[in-house]
Amino acid sequence: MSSSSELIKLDQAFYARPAIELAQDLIGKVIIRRVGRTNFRARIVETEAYIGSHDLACHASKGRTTRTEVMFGPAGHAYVYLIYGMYDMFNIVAGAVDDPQAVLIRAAEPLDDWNADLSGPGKFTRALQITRKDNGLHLSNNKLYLTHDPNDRPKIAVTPRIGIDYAQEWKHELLRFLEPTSKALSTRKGLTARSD
DNA sequence: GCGTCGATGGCA
DNA sequence: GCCATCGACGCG
Repeated sequence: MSSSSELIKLDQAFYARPAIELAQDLIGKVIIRRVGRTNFRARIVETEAYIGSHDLACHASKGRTTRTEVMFGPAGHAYVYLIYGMYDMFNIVAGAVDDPQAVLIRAAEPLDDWNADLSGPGKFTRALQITRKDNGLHLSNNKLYLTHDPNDRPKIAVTPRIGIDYAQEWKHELLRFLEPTSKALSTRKGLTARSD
């Protein structure tokens, strides 16, 4: 007799919403990555919302290019790009067609006795072997998808986004969401001391 | 524990 | 010349 909860695959309706909503609701969700015959599972604890062309931190604010094309399409696809010449960043497209929004996954906790450091967007993709080859993949496929545990109701805190000091007034917007009690956060920057 | 810095490659 | 980063190093 197991007490483990049934995990329900997230559907299109879950993704096709404003990034600011999706980013919060992704906290506590479980991502499943199949590599070979093995499934790796991780619980998301930190995200950031990039909310459209008017958001100066959003890549789509520079216009529609080859790189940002997937963000202009339907929600639920992976937007994966290279940063600093060596790290792939994993995002989930949100919003509607022609309204480019996305949520960056910044940190997660490994499940199932899998020992891995997923405490940062680059570490997360490295450990889960997510690369630009996965760009455009829809998260309904069996190599990469998300599930929902209805019993998992995390507390959520908010801070400004990390690493976007160039984005003028947008750098102050509270668009980073995280579970403050998690030990797998990328950084505690923006949280007040003793916030848990 | 925190500041600083170099690595490294695709893109405008 | 930027970067939605990371890890190594130097502090004291």
